[in-house]
Amino acid sequence: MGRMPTVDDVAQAAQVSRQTVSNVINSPGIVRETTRQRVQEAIDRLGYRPHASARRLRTRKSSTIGVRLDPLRDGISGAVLDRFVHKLAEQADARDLRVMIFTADGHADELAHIRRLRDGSDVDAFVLIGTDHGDSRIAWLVENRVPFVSFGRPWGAETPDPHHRWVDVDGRAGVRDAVQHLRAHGADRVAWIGWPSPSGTGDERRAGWEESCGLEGADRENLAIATEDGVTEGRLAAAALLELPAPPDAIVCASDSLALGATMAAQAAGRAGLPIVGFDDTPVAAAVGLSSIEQPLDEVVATALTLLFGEHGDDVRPNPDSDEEPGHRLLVPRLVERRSSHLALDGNPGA
Amino acid sequence: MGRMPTVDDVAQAAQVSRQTVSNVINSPGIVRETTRQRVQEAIDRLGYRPHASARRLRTRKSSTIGVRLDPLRDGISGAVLDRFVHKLAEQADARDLRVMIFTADGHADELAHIRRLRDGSDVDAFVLIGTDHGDSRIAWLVENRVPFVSFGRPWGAETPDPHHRWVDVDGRAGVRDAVQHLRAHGADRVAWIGWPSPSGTGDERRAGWEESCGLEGADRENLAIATEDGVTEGRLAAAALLELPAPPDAIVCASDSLALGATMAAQAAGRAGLPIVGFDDTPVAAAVGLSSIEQPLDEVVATALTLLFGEHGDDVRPNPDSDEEPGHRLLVPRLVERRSSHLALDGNPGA
DNA sequence: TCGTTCATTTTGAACGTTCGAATTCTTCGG
DNA sequence: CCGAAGAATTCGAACGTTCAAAATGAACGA
Repeated sequence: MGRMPTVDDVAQAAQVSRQTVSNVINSPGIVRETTRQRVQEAIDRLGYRPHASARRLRTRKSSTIGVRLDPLRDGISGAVLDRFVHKLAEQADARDLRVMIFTADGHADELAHIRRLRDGSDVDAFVLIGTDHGDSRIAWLVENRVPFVSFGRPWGAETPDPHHRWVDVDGRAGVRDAVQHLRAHGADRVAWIGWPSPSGTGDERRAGWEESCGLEGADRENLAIATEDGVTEGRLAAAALLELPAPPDAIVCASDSLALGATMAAQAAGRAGLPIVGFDDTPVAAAVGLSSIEQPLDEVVATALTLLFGEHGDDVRPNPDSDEEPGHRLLVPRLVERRSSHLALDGNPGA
Repeated sequence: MGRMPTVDDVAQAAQVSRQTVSNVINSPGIVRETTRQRVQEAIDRLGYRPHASARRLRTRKSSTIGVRLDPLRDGISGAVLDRFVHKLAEQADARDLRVMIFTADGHADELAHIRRLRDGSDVDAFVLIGTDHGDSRIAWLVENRVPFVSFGRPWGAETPDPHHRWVDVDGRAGVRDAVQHLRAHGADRVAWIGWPSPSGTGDERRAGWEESCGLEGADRENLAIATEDGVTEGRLAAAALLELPAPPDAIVCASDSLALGATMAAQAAGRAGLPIVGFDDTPVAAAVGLSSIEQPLDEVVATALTLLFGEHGDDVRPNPDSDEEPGHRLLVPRLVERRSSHLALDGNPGA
């Protein structure tokens, strides 16, 4: 196997010029049909593939997006982000985009990586997974005109930044739906296990519970627990709830990890039928028959790519200058019902 | 912000030639110290970064490795591969390598992707995650001289292919250790829940159980169950085991998913203290206090990169021609003990 | 002072592609 | 059969880097 054929080799083989070969590949419309076929045949015969780096050098775009892989977490909740990355790779491929991954230690380090990848023209645009309260990365990216989109709202910004494109899922609505569903099926005292404030996502989800739980005063205080994410934490929190004088008759959790823990606690407390709803609809939830609120990841990814590249192309759009077009979108999650959400209520004995 | 500075801009600013700037970056040793400093200062001042594509075009290497993201699985077992990818990104970064990901539908599609990435000089080398019995990809990659390394042995090849570099973890030894550990702590009847044959990894792990369980005849038959991977499957299998006339007093599973299911079954059967050992030591195992056999992923990744790039550099070595150097390595896993493996035996009541 | 050797720096070309302008080929009305 | 307009193709240059070879400078012994 010698060296790869170049555009010149093809040109020679097809008796045309370099540029015509290039045209056949990039704008087939402008070349005469008979010529196009002849060239195409030569391409196939020689097995020619454009050299990506040469093309990028010339066109000054890499058709590559960069994503930082989050630090490993729980392994349950983390799975959402892994699924996100997976789907990103899938949909990027459909647009002829490549995906480059990297890891980083904290925001500063992440920006350093982004800078390197960007300055080297390795990557055209970035996808930020998750946003913090007053996220320092956003300002920097906008400032440095690095095209990006985030999966996550700009929490805590008074004035929405028109340069910042984002997609997010309306966790509040999702939780609200779940609570209402449980109450419609007879639950009176729906408890909440969530994360400590301040947490953009966490506070939002909790708000969904607050506005729909129909509880007041002491009940409202007692039936909400904030804890770090994790199976163990969920177990402990649920155990505490179940020991209350007036225990809950259903629990909604901010994550599947917490919900899995809660399920274990319920079983241990002899209340295997307690309806429990998780969040993210991870495969684990499906496996153990846990109801969960599903984020429409396919749509999230599709929207992110559309915001970055427009409806179809692979040309990066710079961060928007004004707010003519809405540079963001809030998607609605969906409750996936499984045994856990109506075990006790519909008289269905636990496993 | 105008265009990025080029090597020429730096050269002009530092009053030297293009090439000297290049040397400062690539072989600082050969340029006089005073000059080096002057150039370096100019680089810093202008914020110059080499244009990756230009460099790649010239040097004919991309310093990028490609990995296919496996189809989404269980979410528990899948987490291992996600962790693998994560660590790959980390260690690649340390060597100044980039990681490009892609997804594919089946082996043929994967090879098509590999071909595209490779022919376009987007990617220098590939990492295969997981290998099948008589994996069709390996022959193709060797045939087409695509540098690669696999995380997984060449199952079922009579003659080891000297062109094929691989790393793998000795699952048989891991399971053997776990069984011996359980027996040393008093277990007599250690059961096995694994995957249906033929499965390279699965058969190997089962072999570890067979050679150390100390069971014979009917016991040996009855105490081993083969089932697809998954929490539900593990639950059912364990439930069946526990209903045997002579039930096991410990269970070793081929995955954490199975083990999680087994744990649930044990609790449901009122045998919460039954020692259960999983495989892969996923975060879920840690979260629910499940003992598990841990694959040394850091070492796996480090070895894979070393096989591909040598001890330190970022120059891809072609697939080896002969078998002078051992182009593969088998690493030893480690049993991580948690409550689940000695709950019943050491008289420690379950949670 | 001169040639020699080694260290350091510079020069010209090349990597494979696409852009922009220029050229040639077709077609068609008069 | 000519000229013009449009379609199709070609040509020269450029993208930013590094390689290979050539040129320059410094150091040293004779």
